[in-house]
Amino acid sequence: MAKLNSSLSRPKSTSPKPKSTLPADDQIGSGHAVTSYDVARHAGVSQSAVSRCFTPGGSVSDKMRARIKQAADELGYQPNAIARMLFTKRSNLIAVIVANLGVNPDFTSILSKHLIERGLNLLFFTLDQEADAERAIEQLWQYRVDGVISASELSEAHISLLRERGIPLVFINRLYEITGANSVGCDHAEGERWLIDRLVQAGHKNFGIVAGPKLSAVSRLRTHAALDRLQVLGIDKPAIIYGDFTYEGGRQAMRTLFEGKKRPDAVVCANDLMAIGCIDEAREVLSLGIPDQVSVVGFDGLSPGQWSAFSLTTVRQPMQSMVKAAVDMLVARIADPALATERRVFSGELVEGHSARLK
Amino acid sequence: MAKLNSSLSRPKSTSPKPKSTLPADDQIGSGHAVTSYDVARHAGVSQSAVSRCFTPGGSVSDKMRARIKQAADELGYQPNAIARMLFTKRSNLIAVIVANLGVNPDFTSILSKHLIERGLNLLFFTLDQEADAERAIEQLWQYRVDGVISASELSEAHISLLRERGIPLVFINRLYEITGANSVGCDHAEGERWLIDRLVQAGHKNFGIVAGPKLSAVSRLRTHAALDRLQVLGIDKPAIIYGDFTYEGGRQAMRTLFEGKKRPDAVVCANDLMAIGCIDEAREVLSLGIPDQVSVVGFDGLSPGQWSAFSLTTVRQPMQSMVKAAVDMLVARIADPALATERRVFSGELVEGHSARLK
DNA sequence: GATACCAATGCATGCGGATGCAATCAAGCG
DNA sequence: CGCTTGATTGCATCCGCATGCATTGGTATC
Repeated sequence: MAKLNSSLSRPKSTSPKPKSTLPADDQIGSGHAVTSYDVARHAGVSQSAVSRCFTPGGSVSDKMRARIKQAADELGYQPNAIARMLFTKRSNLIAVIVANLGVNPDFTSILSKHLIERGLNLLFFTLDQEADAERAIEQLWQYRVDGVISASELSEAHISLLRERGIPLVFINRLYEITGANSVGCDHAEGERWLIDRLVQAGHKNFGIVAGPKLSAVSRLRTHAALDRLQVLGIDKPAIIYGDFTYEGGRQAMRTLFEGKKRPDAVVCANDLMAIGCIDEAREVLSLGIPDQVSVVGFDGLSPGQWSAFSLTTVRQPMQSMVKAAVDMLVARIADPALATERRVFSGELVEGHSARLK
Repeated sequence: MAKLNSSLSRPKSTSPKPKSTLPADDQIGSGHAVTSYDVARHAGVSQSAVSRCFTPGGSVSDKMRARIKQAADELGYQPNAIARMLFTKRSNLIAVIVANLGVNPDFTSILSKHLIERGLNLLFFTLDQEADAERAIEQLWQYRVDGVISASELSEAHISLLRERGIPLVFINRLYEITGANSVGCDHAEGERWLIDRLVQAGHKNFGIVAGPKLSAVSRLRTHAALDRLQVLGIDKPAIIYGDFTYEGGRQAMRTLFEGKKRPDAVVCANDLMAIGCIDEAREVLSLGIPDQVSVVGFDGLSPGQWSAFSLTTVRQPMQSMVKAAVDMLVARIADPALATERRVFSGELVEGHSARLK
């Protein structure tokens, strides 16, 4: 027992007062956080035993495990993840970066759920301006996150930096041709072709396109696909308005489209939010019947779009699958950083609402 | 110089090979994370100098600071927050707990912004079931978060636990009469009275109430306030339907309300999402004009409610102010844990949309 | 010019847990 | 019954940084 006790004061080289450094066993929970040493003393075992007891795969006998668990419960001990991280260099933290706008609101909670299932925690960063990216990268490095999931664009410099530092990175709906920039996404082009095909089949001839911001890659993919398809089908080059992915932006775009002399009979929006804006503007201000006088389609599968007020025809992105895939990819790369950069593309699902005349 | 070099190998008791333990100065960035020791060696100073250089208020001369900064830049050094936390016992991490439903979608990003301003980071937890709360509490303790902001209910046991452990806690829109359960909220009762008063003034006589889940405190506050006010104004006791705060729940509630013989001329919903559901159901299925045949009001100030398709009459919660106040309170309590438990209540803002006949 | 004083710097140590290694113990085996 | 073997357990050490303390050098004071 003497041996045990001596082993429990941290191995200090010179300890002039050998007893008083150890707080009495009974004064527990009084502010001072419970450490594995406290548990060890309480259970009459070594600190390493306690550590092993809380480490998956640790070599501990059942008897000892029971004893330690009990002592731990009595003291309310929880291992200090910070200290563990310092040694193991694994934080179980995943940085999640989202830009402020245009994100599916469910995204975060879906992601959170998938990460929890894997025993990972979510360090959350919102990007507003470019400077925020700088800060986020800095912070996530300081916290030694195990990986990054980004639903926002990052500069190539930042991507390279993460790669150099060995932090796996998966993008959601952003495509980069850079080593290390893994991604999952929706097949925007395919979905857009579906929409265009159906609209053209139904006899629409004059198209208007409401794109997203010129810099948005997602917008470009969707818009280009739509334009290409229209060209293939021999439809006149449509008018293009650049919006900002917001409801208000959609309304403005609609207004602008109908200022021209050639009024469209089909409006193709780069996302649902703008499509909803278009519908509202059409009904409220332009007094146009949807879909009788003009068809409106979006892209995303946002839940408000499916409310009967809009019943939006759109392409739903398989968010669940995408997020799950992203987490899978990330976890795989945390386990084996040598895995090649990969892109996974999921087909969307055509949602035939009543906002477009499809026959 | 010899003195310096010797000080830079960690003070190991027995170091048989004094040179080879120090990686050469030139092999940088090769996987091995850069530490303050690396920077120190590169700059020819002690590790503590490096540490002081990166610690606000550290005593370092300008010359040395410059030299160290340069060395740090050259090596790409970033202090390891993990190690720092271990020593300082401050993680700069704030746990944010949100329940899955009924949260204002902007909430997270607003919160994120305010935390960033304070140099804090956001550890995110989504609660689905009761078991998730258990896990969240466990995790946030393990990560030694500095504080907790919860937009979800927590059990009294959990609240007490956090208090015992000295982790400040602020609720958003949840009220508890428990020491340590600080909260910011909206004055639900006041807002609800505004709505009722206006509706009654406009001559509404038959009210229907669409409440939230029976267990929801927010729903209770809003619903009770509405009922009380109706009673005060001498209006007949309205029918009450319990919904689940969702769009679909609102539609069902509306359907149920209009199955009865006494059809309401005003429907008061415990949140905007259900109010939107009511409106859609009224228009699509019940063929009722809003607000001509029935008035619908909500509560929250959700942005979709303000789309012209709904133009919801509602009370907008001052989310920005609330979140800012929550962060302020939390930060204050991190600085001084002895501060008394506090509740801050903000008035909402009446939004007079077109979903209700107000005169 | 000697003493007092302050700023800058280095040294040693600790934060709490994980793990290589050695020591121990028990069971198994011939 | 002695030795081998494997499973437990304890010991010492390290993870990377922050800080109390001692030391140094330089400046101010009279």
